Amino acid sequence: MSGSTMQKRMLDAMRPSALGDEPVRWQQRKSAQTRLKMLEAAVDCLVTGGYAGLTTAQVAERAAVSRGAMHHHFATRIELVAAVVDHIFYQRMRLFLDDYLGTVAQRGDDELIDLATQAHWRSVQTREYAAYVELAVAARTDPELNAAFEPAARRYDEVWTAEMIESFPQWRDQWHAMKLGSDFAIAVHSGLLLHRPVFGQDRIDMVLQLSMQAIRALYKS
Amino acid sequence: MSGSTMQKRMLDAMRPSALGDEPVRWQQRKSAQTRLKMLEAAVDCLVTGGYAGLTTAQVAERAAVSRGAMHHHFATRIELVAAVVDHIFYQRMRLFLDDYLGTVAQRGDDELIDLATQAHWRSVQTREYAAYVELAVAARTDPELNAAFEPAARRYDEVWTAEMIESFPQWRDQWHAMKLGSDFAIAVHSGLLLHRPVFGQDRIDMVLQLSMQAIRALYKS
DNA sequence: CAAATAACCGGCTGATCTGCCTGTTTTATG
DNA sequence: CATAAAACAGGCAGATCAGCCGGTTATTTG
Repeated sequence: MSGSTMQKRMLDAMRPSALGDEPVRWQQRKSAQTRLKMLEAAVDCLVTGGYAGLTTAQVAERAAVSRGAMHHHFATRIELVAAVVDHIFYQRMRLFLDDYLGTVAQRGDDELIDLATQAHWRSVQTREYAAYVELAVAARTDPELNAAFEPAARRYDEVWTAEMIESFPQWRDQWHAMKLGSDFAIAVHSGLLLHRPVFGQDRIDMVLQLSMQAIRALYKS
Repeated sequence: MSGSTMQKRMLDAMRPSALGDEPVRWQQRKSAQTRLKMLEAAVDCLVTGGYAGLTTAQVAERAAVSRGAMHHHFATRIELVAAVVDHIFYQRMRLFLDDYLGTVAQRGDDELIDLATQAHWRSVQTREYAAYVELAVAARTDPELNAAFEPAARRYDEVWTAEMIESFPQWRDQWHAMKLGSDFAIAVHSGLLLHRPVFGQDRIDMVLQLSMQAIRALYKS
């Protein structure tokens, strides 16, 4: 299976419904462009000010659009937030695939698990993941946000799992172990991110090394 | 070394400065009581509404205290937040020690690492840890909060490390491995907490089991 | 007991955020 | 070319929050 088909399949599964087809009309293209500008501005807000800093005024200012245009595309704040949630999950998937498939193309096919794990660690250090953490934490105490977040998170998890089984046929008979390794890496990496300011780089690296050993041990048995 | 001295030593190191001595005057006792009531109300706010839900009005209402009294004890919001930070770290330490020392007293002394790891997993499922996560995440994007949070987090980490070396003399010569195991458990447990809504209990338990194996392996070598 | 001090009360102000509303410009359509 | 529709602009009202302040009650102290 080529990388590009894997990439296309996963991204299609996570693509926000608004980005279904390439628009041809000028207004539609302009509209989608403005929409994207506001979503990127919203991510900026999340990264620099957290979920509380994601205000309609801030987004409009960062995106350099009027509050009227803002209201035209997103009538309410929660409508914008829901679009941001989909956007973030889509970008997370896209960035990871770009990185992972890039490194796999350069290196051999024999150390795919290590490469995937390392790519995942890089992916949690992006601004998109920082925005994801803000949304994930805020969703725990904001029912409205959670109504948009949890379904998207589950869909992301399902696409991730299905693709893992599809992409590593050589381990299909032990996909339970593969899934466990993935869950394990996700937990360790996000936990390390949270404690990074206190742990510092050296202790982070030690934990990463220990985690990699535990993951490798999963596939030897 | 007895458990009670360990408990006293760690709690003293983390005790907020305001709680230095037992007050004797009735006003001072009343003042400390009101103060504590507000801090607990603030934790409630954090748990139910996140850092953004920690407003002076909400705290006053939940604590059944007038906004005037609020302002008398904490002139500004950030002053309250700083007190909450210290309170949370102190409570985290206290709750963990209560749990851990309780289980150690019942069980034998030969499986201390397992017991400590399990106690830590229980500790991250408390409302105090939920409040801690809110503060830790908000501190990443709020400089004022971070100015109060990061020093407290470092102090907590230092007390934790020092006590670990002190409490397990039998492994003193390999305290690097012990520290690594602790960091590892902290990262895995907090990461699992973040992804719990998506993972579900079964996958959580599998990752916990895998983590425990990795930690045990650290002490066998 | 009287003065001083600490704890407590609730209203006011300015800033900010959301949602809504009326126009204006630009593009599409018959 | 005229009409409709979409994209965009910015002001207004209601709600909320942080900080501040004058006044009240309870406790301590000499």
